[in-house]
Amino acid sequence: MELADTRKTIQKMKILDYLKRVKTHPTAEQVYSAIRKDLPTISLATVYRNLNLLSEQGEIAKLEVNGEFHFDADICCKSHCICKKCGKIIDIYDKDIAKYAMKQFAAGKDTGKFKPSCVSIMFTGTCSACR
Amino acid sequence: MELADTRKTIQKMKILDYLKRVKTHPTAEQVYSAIRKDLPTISLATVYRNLNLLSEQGEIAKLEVNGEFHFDADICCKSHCICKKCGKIIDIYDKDIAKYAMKQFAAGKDTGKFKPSCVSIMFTGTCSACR
DNA sequence: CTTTGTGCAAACGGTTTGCAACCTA
DNA sequence: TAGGTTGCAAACCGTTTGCACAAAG
Repeated sequence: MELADTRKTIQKMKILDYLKRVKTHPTAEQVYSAIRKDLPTISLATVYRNLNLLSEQGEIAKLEVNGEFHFDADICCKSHCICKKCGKIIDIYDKDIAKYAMKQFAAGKDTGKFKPSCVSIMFTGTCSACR
Repeated sequence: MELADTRKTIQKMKILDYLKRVKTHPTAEQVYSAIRKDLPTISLATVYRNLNLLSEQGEIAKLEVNGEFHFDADICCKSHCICKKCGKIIDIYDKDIAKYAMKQFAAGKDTGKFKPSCVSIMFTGTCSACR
């Protein structure tokens, strides 16, 4: 009763598929308009429900940027850069930063207060196009 | 004409004052209901406007957690832990993590793509009270 | 006296939810 | 066939905005 069985619907598959194919970090709205070309009857609510489901299950990552959520099927240990001008999100494939952060946390004096399961590293600044 | 002179209003002072006194990371709504006791006629819109102003001026920090913004007058170089159960935000006073992240970024191959001005490190997990 | 800031209320926009029909297992 | 899932539309809720008035410099 605790963990509900989750079904493989066309909608869910297409959403996950799309996210895996794309290299950006789309919002629900963006996923919706992309999926719509394949599946014109899909609703935005379904997109939201599946994105939330998938992120709860750890299949995808959910990033919070400028008041909206972005989704990413690439859940490997990476960092993100957010351009404060245009809002673009750029991936940084450096696992060492997250690794160092976790190690440093474990070495600190706050170990009792909190048990981290993951770290998110976000750089804020300006992308080359906006400079 | 570029930078408008920003005036010292009672509302702004009280908001900044409150944020400096408190050790939590209140939302606009929370700041509003706290300030209201001192200044019963203040409006929520004014709280929002001042919080945004102050954060644009770099006086306070703005964190995005679970679909809402939290504010913090302590803008020193620290990290945050977010409890995924209760949403509590805990400070980690370790400057080395951010320092390492910046150094690592500068050493990487993405230096041309992006110019970071700051990093935000957020640990996600469970706080001791929720465990 | 000029110009920014305030309070109010309405608008906004991303996200969630209730419900009946639908489809997966 | 049972119960998760969908589509639709309405509700939600944190945040922003337009406007007339108040207050800072």
